[in-house]
Amino acid sequence: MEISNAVAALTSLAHGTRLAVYRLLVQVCDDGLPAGGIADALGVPPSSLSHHLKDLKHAGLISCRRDQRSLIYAANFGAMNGLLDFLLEDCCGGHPEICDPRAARRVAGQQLTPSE
Amino acid sequence: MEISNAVAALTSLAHGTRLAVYRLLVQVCDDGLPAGGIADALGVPPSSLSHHLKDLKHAGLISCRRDQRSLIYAANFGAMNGLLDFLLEDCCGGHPEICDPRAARRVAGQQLTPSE
DNA sequence: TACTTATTTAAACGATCGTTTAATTAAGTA
DNA sequence: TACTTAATTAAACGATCGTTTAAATAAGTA
Repeated sequence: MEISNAVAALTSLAHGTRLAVYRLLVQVCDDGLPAGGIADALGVPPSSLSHHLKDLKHAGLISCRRDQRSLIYAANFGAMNGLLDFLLEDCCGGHPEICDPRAARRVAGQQLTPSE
Repeated sequence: MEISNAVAALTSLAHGTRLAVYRLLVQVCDDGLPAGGIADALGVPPSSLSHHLKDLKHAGLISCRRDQRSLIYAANFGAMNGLLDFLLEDCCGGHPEICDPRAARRVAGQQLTPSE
């Protein structure tokens, strides 16, 4: 991951509405939610929400699929894993016995492998 | 954690220079680095760096101690743990077998306990 | 086609952020 | 005290971000 990608992801999460959207999508996992459902749940005007969804999507944190007239948004857990890997890279470098960042690096749907 | 605290932490990390500072401090762990050492390592003017350090400190992500004339900054891993807890709270709610966020919640110096 | 629902896009304006230069505080030394 | 090193603070200006209103696109239905 390039630092610019990480900054984009963090910038996207660094906003009250977008953070609430992301956490909501984390909670509903793969089912996702339609834009209108998110707007209702959070009390955000559709236009404003749409801008924020576009931002989160552009940062790679969420993705969407169409279902009839609705666009269903869902969290992209791989992006969060990549971000955590980047944030904690070489944590306490040279002293892995003090700080094992491995435990912090995998989220939803990805298993730690013995070789790691 | 309140959403405003999480936004403050994420906003603080959502900047090229501050993110580079944070990652550098993660890598040196508890030893920390003096402000001047960080400025040299990253090629950032002292005044600019000072503003960013103040921001990271205010967000709780780093702390500092004085050693002679130098101020030594170090990452505050507890803050990152709190942020990850908040981000992934109730991940895939109701389906813990699909997504066990526990593995993503603890960093440096904190052990998972059997009861969690 | 005309209508409705779902959502996005465009444009504009106010608010916030980030950098720089210059001045200041803090600590140690001659 | 005067000087040096380390770092912060103040002020200002340009750049970026976020919201709103209004218009437009997309999909389904009568």
